[in-house]
Amino acid sequence: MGRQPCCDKVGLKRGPWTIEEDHKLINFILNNGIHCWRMVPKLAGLLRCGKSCRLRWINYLRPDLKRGAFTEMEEDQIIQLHSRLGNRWSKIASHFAGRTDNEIKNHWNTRIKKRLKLLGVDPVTHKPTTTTTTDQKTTDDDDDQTSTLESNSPKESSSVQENTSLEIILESRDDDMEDDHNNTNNVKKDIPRTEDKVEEQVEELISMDDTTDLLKNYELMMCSGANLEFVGGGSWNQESNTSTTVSACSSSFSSSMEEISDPSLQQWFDNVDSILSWDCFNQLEENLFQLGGK
DNA sequence: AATTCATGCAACCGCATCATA
DNA sequence: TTATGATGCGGTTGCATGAAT
Repeated sequence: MGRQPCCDKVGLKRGPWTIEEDHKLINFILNNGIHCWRMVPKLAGLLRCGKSCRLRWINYLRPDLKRGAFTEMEEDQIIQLHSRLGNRWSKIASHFAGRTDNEIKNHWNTRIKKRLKLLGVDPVTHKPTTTTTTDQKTTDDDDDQTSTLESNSPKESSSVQENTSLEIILESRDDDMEDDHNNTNNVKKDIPRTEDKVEEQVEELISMDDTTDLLKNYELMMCSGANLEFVGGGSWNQESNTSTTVSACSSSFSSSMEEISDPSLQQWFDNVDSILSWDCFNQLEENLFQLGGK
């Protein structure tokens, strides 16, 4: 027998999340961590599918989210990674601390694609597009008229510098990048992704950078947050739960609070505060650090 | 000022893969 | 081993907002 279904979708709420819902989800995860998304909405008192809760947490509420505009350096890195990995957004996102696959995907579709087209680069193949009209169909059906036409627009002159940097990026790719690229773009559906495992392992090793540290810190925080409760009225209380597990977590919490990349934690509070305008999260910060000092 | 259009982003959907009974 | 559910991922949609007319 298999497991129970994720959720019956009858009576579940959809659409944008309310502040109260965010509040419940954050409160629940801080108290309990993440074990089974299927149970999260039930236990947190949310009329949402577990999948929806997961998405909301990962894309919006996670404490290690960076948010804010992408820097040019980040954009260049995305382009470079995309040329190697194709539309494997989660893989690309794994190279960026605090960026989600959804965020990168959106940014690619709304900004970078256009930027590349302006520069005369096909965003799919990462090869220069021919300046004359081409019978080669660009894979972008909706606005493929922009790539060749706009490359002659006045904007072109202003993008010379950008173009140069892009060329450097593209030229810096390995010689075998083209094969690599052809694979990644063509295999997307045809070849099982497990065949890329070796490459992925290498990628993972390479990406064992501050992202990893951040996540480790975050795990510590999630663990340590097990005895926090949002009690409403703009304050967070520490529960009197002193079970072994929680105590263990708390001890690691105390010792790790200073290690927990303060900037990331601080950033989360700042972000959530700015996003939700919750005065209570300012209190949370204070309480967290009070706990850390105990 | 009102309307239309374009853009960006959060959220949903469906599929693939992994995990479990 | 097989069937089924959970999770993760990428593609797509729909809404909110700002710009243009």
